[in-house]
Amino acid sequence: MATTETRTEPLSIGEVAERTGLSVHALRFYEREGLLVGPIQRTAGGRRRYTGTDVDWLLICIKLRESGMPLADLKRFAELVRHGPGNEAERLRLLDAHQRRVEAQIRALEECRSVIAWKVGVYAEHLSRGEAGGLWDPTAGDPTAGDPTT
Amino acid sequence: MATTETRTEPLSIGEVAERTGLSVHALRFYEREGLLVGPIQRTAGGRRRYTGTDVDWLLICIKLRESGMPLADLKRFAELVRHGPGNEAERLRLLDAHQRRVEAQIRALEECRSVIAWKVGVYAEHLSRGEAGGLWDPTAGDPTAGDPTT
DNA sequence: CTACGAACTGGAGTGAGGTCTAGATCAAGT
DNA sequence: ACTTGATCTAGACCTCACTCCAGTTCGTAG
Repeated sequence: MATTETRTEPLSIGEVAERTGLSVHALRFYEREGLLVGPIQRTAGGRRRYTGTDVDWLLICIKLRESGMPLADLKRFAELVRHGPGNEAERLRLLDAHQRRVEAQIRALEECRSVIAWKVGVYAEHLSRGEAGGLWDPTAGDPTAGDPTT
Repeated sequence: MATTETRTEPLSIGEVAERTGLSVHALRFYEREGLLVGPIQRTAGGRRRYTGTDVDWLLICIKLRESGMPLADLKRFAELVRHGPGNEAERLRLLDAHQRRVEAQIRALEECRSVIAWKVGVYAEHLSRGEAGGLWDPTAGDPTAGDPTT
């Protein structure tokens, strides 16, 4: 899995981009925006060196982003973690609220899926019968229409 | 449900906004962008009058948008419907492709949910034990860390 | 040393999806 | 007739989350 070889040499920005799927642009952008917990180490020449911990944090960030957490919330969460122990209750509230949003989103998507599946079914049946006839044509009505919202 | 009283008087843009949850701005925007199937009727004075069919189409649009269909695809779909019978196979392909995307999205969200749930669990346990100790603090490591991606 | 790719910075640009403004018009109530 | 509130149009503006660019520096291979 993603964290199986966490304890390796520090990685360059390009390597992290490759491993996480984020672009190097996005990685610098996230850093500028304060979405990372620790300051990223630099080489003598100023290049970033990401540790396993940095990458793990990025993987969490990616999951949170993928599930729709806005960058502002992610930033807030990073700040809390950065400021160390003592604010775990707030971190929990933040994550818990997000979890609820994700669950609501899943439910909404499932409803969308069933509406779409119904519509796909209407077209598929229509095509298998090889018949034309104003499907959802305002001038003809749709005799097969049930209730799309149920 | 949303379509229980579809056969009523035509509605003003404000009434449609109220019933669909879209803003009047968004309704005009959708029309300008060609996302609607039929041209919306107008009163002598130029105000829009939405029929039940118009509203039904909007409700479908909302479900497709909610589930992440880009406006460009929605526009394409509206064009197909507008051009009447004969292109049902393409409509089906479009919807079917979208359905797959929705399903993939649901699976991705479920994975996110489990990662978040795991993290929520870590914090909850931590708080219930009333103990501090560098949770995800780079300087301390996280002894409870399993594999966040599984 | 020279070349060349990868990385650096700050800031401008992009695309999606609306949202808002200005100024005019319409329709209903008093 | 007057006032009020909803609607009209065209077009400017906004947020979000990046993405790209210019010009420069780093570091490794030949």
